[in-house]
Amino acid sequence: MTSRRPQSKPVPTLEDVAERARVSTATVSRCLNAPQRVSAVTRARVMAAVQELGYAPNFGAQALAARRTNTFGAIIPTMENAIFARGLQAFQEVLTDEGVTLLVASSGYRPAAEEEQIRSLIARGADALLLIGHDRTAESYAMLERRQIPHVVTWAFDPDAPRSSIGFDNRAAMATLTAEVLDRGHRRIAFISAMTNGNDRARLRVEGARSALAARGLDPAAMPLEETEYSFHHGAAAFDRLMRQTPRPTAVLCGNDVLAAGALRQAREMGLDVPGEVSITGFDDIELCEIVTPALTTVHVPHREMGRRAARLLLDMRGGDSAGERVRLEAPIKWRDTLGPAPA
Amino acid sequence: MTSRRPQSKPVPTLEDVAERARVSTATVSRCLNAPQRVSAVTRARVMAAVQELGYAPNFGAQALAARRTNTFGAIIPTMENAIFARGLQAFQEVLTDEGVTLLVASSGYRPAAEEEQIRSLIARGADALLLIGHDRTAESYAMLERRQIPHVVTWAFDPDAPRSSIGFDNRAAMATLTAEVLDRGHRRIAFISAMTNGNDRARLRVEGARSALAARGLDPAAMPLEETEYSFHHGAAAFDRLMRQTPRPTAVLCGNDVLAAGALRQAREMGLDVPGEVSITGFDDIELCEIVTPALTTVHVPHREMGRRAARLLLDMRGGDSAGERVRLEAPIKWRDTLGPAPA
DNA sequence: TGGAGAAGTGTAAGCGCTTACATTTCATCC
DNA sequence: GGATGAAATGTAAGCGCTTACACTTCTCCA
Repeated sequence: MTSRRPQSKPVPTLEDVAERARVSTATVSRCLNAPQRVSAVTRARVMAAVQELGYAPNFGAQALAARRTNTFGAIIPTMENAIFARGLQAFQEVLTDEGVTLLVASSGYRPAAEEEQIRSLIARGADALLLIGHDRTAESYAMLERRQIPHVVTWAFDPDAPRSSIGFDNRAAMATLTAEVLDRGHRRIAFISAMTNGNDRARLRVEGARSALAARGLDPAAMPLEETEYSFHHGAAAFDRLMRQTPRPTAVLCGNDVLAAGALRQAREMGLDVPGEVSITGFDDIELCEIVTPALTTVHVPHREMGRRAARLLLDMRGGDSAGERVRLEAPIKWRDTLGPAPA
Repeated sequence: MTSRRPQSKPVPTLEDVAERARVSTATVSRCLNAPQRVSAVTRARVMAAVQELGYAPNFGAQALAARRTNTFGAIIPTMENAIFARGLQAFQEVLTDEGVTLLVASSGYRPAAEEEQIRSLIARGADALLLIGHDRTAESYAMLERRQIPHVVTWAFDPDAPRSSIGFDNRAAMATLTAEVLDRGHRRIAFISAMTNGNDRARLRVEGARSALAARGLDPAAMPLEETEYSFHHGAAAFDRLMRQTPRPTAVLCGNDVLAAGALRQAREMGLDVPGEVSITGFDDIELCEIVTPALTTVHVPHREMGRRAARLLLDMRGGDSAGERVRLEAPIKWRDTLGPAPA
């Protein structure tokens, strides 16, 4: 699968501009990159030629010659859901202010695909990379190391991981929420999780719930667990399966808000009162939480702050002003209306 | 804002690999791009060197020398909402199958920013571009023309526009929906629109509603119109303003589902029964429609088909197998529960 | 066994830019 | 008016790759 750009209207090059403006290519280059170093008259002539020809620099050639791209990359698991959107938006805002272009790729939660994307972004000269979570192939990290590409892991915090990250403790957050659920008298607690394979956030959230159960002397292995794909409908289906069990769970913890919204919908479908007959909780605190009825009690993830700080950190690392750092942000419970006391 | 890659661990080049494998750079290049043209023993040696060095080709240099990138670009107005996600996903799936990488940029609904993104993607050597809607600067189109970059406009269909597009008729779809609303006896109809500046889809949807009113002898200018930003909360606020009017509208048409979800929420807040006291409709048919209560009656946009077909068209255009085409997809009404008869 | 053709490999010329360094131009001052 | 240095501009050497073309080995058959 290769192709050539049609040759009919040749793309103008620096040389074409130079010729038309009757200057050298060096002068044109300076006009574009350091205008103050060129006299006003020459500059005007060059700019006119640029306009007339519709010249735009060839990025590859530019990167090759200048060894810099002013481009950062971000690889997110999916664009389908809004989870990463807000954080990425904040990330991009900071970069735009600094004149850096952001390239976004999505891996579909597949580590192999992600490795390929990392390779591709590095080859494209990305100066730095934003990553989600710690789970990825060893080769991915090896590439990053070899090339010395500044990178930061977000949406997760692991003090033991040997790399920069700006995130929150998924396990602790879910443990805290679970403890609150237990405090309200619930004992039959079930969990709907996203696929945990290659997804440390999902895995840690499950672990968090289990550890909270264990801390109260309950058997973590007895907690019914549905692991399912990331969608509203899958969440509903999983909830349905869970509620067919006897005895029925009185609280269903969900690994993320989308699954929780699905569960909520299914509860309504089944005529179950939330939180009267069954409590449901989410994780992420995306806009969706306020849209559903009743509004979803969830764990608030500091999306925007995470995005902003990741951008600044990467900018500093690129500039040599930072060797990287590890920041643990808070992910507090966001109280709304879907968690109530266990039914009598 | 410039920087250099730290020089401590120099990035391996083709030449380093060649040296290590004791062959010429040409052979290494062939190993990577046309393995069958190299003997098995040599290939093994080269591949081993590639591994050991962690070599990855420099994209810029490659593009420069080969004049091809196998990269398509897409510029969407926003990533914040899910409207474009599904279509883009389908687009990407087709491209991935064909070995093409997708670069996504978002313009924040600002034509100037979009022009910049187009320039950037072209400079990066994008072989083809996916665009949303027809509204953009003349310079944007001029660049595309000059460089002969295959491009296709989606999410809109305009038979008169001089370019390829795969979309649907925003105006006609909204007119059809409005006619249905009128058929149910509604006469006091209001509209909540997204900002129409630089957004032809939004503008055409408003026009569609007005034309349906005019077709029934009603005064289109009398229709209350709230133009607001694209968010759930803005939708709620706009609905609130609309409902303070006397007499109150009995139906509120929304330019998209997110605004409609906001309206719906505000209606609940105000204790208004939907669709008993007021009907609300959306546009786009994103997942959200089934999440809200009651489920939203809306216009179904064929996201995935649009994405898939756009990908195929662009692939064909790049390969010279197509000079482009104009396809009008259907955008039928999706009946759910928020549109009812006008209250007596 | 020699020679033709295929297969494998090397040589070197760019691709379009940036930038160190060399050169020219020009204002300024004595 | 000529010397002086700053400002403006030009020259040319790469950046890391692909590929046309040339060259060297094989293979195989008459």
